[in-house]
Amino acid sequence: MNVTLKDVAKLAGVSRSAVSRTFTEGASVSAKTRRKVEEAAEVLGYHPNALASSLTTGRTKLIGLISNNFHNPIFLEIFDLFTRALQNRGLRPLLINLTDETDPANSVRLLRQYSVDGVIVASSTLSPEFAKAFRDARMPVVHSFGRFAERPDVHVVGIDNVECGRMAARTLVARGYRRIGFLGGPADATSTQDRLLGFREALAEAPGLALSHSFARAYSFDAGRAEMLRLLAADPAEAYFCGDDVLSIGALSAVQSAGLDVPGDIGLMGLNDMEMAGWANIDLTTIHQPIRQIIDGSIACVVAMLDDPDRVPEAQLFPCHLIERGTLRPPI
Amino acid sequence: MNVTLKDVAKLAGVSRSAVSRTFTEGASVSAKTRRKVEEAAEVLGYHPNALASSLTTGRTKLIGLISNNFHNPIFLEIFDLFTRALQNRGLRPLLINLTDETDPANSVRLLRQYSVDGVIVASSTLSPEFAKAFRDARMPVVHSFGRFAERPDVHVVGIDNVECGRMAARTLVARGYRRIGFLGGPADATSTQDRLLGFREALAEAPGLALSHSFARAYSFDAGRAEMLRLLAADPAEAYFCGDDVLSIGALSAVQSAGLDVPGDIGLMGLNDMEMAGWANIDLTTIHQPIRQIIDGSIACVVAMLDDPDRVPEAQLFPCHLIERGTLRPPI
DNA sequence: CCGATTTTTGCAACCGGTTGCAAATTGCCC
DNA sequence: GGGCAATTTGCAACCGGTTGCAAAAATCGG
Repeated sequence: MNVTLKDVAKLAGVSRSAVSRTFTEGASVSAKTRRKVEEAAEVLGYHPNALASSLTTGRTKLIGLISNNFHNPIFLEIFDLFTRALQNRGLRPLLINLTDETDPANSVRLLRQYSVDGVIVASSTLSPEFAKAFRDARMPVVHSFGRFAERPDVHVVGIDNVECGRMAARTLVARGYRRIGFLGGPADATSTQDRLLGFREALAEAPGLALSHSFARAYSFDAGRAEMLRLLAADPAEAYFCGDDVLSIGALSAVQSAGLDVPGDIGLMGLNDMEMAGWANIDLTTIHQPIRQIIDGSIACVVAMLDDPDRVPEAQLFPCHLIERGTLRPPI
Repeated sequence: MNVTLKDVAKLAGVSRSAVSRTFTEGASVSAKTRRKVEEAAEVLGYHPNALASSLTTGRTKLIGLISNNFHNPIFLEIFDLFTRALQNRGLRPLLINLTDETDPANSVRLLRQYSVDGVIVASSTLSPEFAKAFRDARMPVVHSFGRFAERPDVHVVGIDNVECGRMAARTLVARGYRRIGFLGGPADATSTQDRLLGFREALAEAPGLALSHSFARAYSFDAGRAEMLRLLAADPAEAYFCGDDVLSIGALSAVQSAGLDVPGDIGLMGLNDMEMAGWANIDLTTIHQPIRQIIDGSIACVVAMLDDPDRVPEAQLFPCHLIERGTLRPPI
């Protein structure tokens, strides 16, 4: 049904190898046969079958892109950047939606079946062990937005969540807030744990502060709103560092629903600096996470591993910085 | 390097065919050999190579998922539903990000090279001709959120945008608005054109109304905000039907920035009913687009075409309904 | 236990490409 | 034009599976 190598070879009057060679970079073909082949291919509308060739070359140019957060708008930005950057390098994203699944076994099997060249785990909530399962299956893998470690089991590209926690704490202290809250993402997410660690550490340096903390059940609007409503019912802090922007926006809506003002009554800050954080009716003060750099770094890393699969894994961190908008009172 | 059929066959002491057969549904193998093979496979950690088998079966179980809107949060919901529904059917989404590209040639070539079993074009802005290019290349294709036609060139699953325009017009009239605006998406998007058509048609029935219309340059927050700021500078209407929810939210922010109240000073309504429309600080009155049904319908359609590629294309439309929230004044 | 049927099995060809190798061709220089 | 090296070419085997077909084995009825 489809036009194959053989058809082109016949029409061009050459061997199948000749056709194959004209379509593979750096193979030895004379200008004359190349022209004949290209002509015939043009006539027949021939395009090489990428999967058939992968059988012998061992390269599919498929990259497994795994994520488990389809309810956080920043992931749309992340998918956008990932898919475009992969496409620019001639790689194809095979998307896996991991909602409600924490066992890597299925994903490993699936991506092995499709002989992907590499795997990108894009998630700040999945454990390092999840990513490690791909390495154990001998696939090149990068954990984007993953947890930092001195000697990680797999390549990690992301931010220093502990340092972000510190930065948030210092920011709130500098604004004169004394009763300070940490409204984290899910308690079992590595990012939440690390941020809380740094947050506590930096607050411990300053005397006379009251720190409270609690966790939303997910990185989502609803979870942030629900948790903030709960906090408001008791004795809320003066300002909260929220697990991320979408949680902040949920919290913001809760505060406004309660008839309180941000930042007049309660200060809020987030983390990510997603597009929406800059929207005029949100105007969230937040810590910018350089997702473009993280994604470019992740792809560079996975590409490098294609040639050298045994590169020793390391963590690559990019610096974050504060974006001042309107949800905290000004520095004193 | 990887464990193959041959390895399993050798260990199990059977032919390669026997191994192949134990892993293909409905093939004839005795219980005894099946057991032997499964044992050997278990020991070696064998999993069949999906791409190699696709070579003979002609089925890859890959589905090309094409989209061009990575700045509209509803597409995150759409990707979530698509990927999960595809996974549930054992299909794998190969994602193509079409940002800034309107020529289908590249996508067609790419998806042919990967022998995808089918293609889903998920976009309300791409033209029917775009989707048709896949059909011309003899691939099963469904245009989700595409334009209705009596006898379309490809299967279309979506909503009746003309009827949505009518519904919006009737809603605004019923609220007593007299000076009514249409703040559409990009003027060249088929969805925009159809909605305006229905909107005008329904308003033409009611006498004494003033209708104005303009277009945002994209379905995005910034575009909606910019366009509404422009409108506010002159002589704005009493209420606007916006191209979609994210445009509405941009418009909402513009109105609020101008110190005006919604719905007190200006009424707004959207279309889609994305998650965010229900957020407490947005609370957008909007027309619900049944994306889950559209997506399930699209996948059912593409699956049906796998068996019968020559099914005559038709448009499948799902009804929309109004979701009343807080951005329009109550009916009079 | 026999012969007829049904089920299971292995052989071999094939899917659409790639690639090592040896033979054929080309180009170059004298 | 001849000799030699460099380039190009086709053959054939292979990548990891599937499948039609005929032979072998199992099942069944009598």
